Amino acid sequence: MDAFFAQAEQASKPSLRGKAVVVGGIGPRGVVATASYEARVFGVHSAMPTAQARRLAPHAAYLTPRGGFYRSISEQVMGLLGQLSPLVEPLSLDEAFVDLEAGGAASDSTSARLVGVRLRREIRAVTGLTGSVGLAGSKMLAKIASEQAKPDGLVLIEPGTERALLGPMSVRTLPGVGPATGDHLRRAGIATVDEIVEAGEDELVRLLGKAHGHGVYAMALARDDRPVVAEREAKSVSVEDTYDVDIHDRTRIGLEVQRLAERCVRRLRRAGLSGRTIVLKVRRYDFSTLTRSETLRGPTDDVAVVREAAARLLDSVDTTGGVRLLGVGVSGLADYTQEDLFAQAAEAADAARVAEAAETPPQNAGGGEGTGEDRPPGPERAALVERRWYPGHDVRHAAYGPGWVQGSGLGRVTVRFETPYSGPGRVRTFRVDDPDLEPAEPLPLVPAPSGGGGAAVDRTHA
DNA sequence: TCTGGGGTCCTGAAGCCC
DNA sequence: TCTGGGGCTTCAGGACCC
Repeated sequence: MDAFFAQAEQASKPSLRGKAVVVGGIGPRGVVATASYEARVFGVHSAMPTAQARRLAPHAAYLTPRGGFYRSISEQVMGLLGQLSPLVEPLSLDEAFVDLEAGGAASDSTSARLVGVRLRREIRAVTGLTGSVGLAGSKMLAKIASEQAKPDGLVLIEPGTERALLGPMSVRTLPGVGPATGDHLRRAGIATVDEIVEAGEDELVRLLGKAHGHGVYAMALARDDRPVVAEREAKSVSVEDTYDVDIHDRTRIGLEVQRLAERCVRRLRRAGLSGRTIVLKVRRYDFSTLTRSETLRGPTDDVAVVREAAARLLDSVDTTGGVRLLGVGVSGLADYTQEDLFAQAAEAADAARVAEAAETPPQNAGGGEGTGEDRPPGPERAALVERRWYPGHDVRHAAYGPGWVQGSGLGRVTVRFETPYSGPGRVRTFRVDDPDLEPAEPLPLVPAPSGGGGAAVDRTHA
């Protein structure tokens, strides 16, 4: 999809169409997730600190991401891709590789192009958004083609033309060459893909190490036989928070780690997983990052176990000077737990112990180890927290109908009343605790009756 | 006022076992 | 009994990606 989040916001908010829109973290330490093409003109791009973006484009609309909304659009697009082939490899919400050959959807350039054209039309019809398609014989080249196709286009790389196309491009074009590797190569006098080829494989391995060197050299020769892999299994689950202000208080740091551990386990359980290795991540005041990990004897999805491990790991970290970020993760994933194994062992023991025990109640009835579902966050918290209005999020007013939060502060919230199907709407301001105003679900970008639904976009590689 | 959040993969050091 | 080395695992950090 082209500038996915920003495009989705423009589609649902008529007053923002054709305007600079920046979606991302709004806080003092936020970064840009996506900038609309209108905002990019001012030099705003993803991963840029939002504060810097505000300096470059002070008049742009700054919105917080609506994850669920984007996800629903993404599902629609992925559904369309699934009709082309059983081999669809999502890279993110807005991007996926599709193996057209595996699906029998295309066998040569001509048929592939037709599929691409039709797909773009369908994405548009179902989601109301534009996506770009890159067609090529490998994942790397399809990706490059899709970059060239953006926005709202289709590019096909003809077999036999790959090397000539790649040669003059920057080394940064190649997957796996980021800022650090790019700098490294540049210092060695290598700036283009052609220069990688000239340097030779041995030199690349010397510069970048074995795995990376061989890999980058192969990519430079346009050799990429990585298969399209459907449904990858997750290897880790983690949550992290960056704080608006560094935390110094050790007690508070401990409490935050506990909270993160709970959130992480909730996610773990929702995915039906458990894990063996607990990881604590700490980013200090000076942005230096360290991780500490501990591997248990078996996988767990027990909040108490993860919480305790995280607390132990925190004990080994010096936080004087303050921390800006804390994170808790679990890796070494499995779909059973240590507790399951104990349960199995106990069952086996029971079975062997053919004897009596007719109706003895379980000893550890209070344990709550078993099938415990996701514990929702304390209800007391929901009740106490005052309502927060996030810029860009959907609301409904009893009298004025659906709209979205344009901004809030000083006890007021400003709402623009418009929908994806209306013209630009009017703005009104309310008190933040106005009982007539409430959060609402996003409206689909394409009206439901026509068989559509929400909206979605994805950059699609084939 | 720099620098999010969720991931993956690789490397190197260190410890352990054989 | 000592030493060396291969192979495996764990841990920490870094690079990269969207």
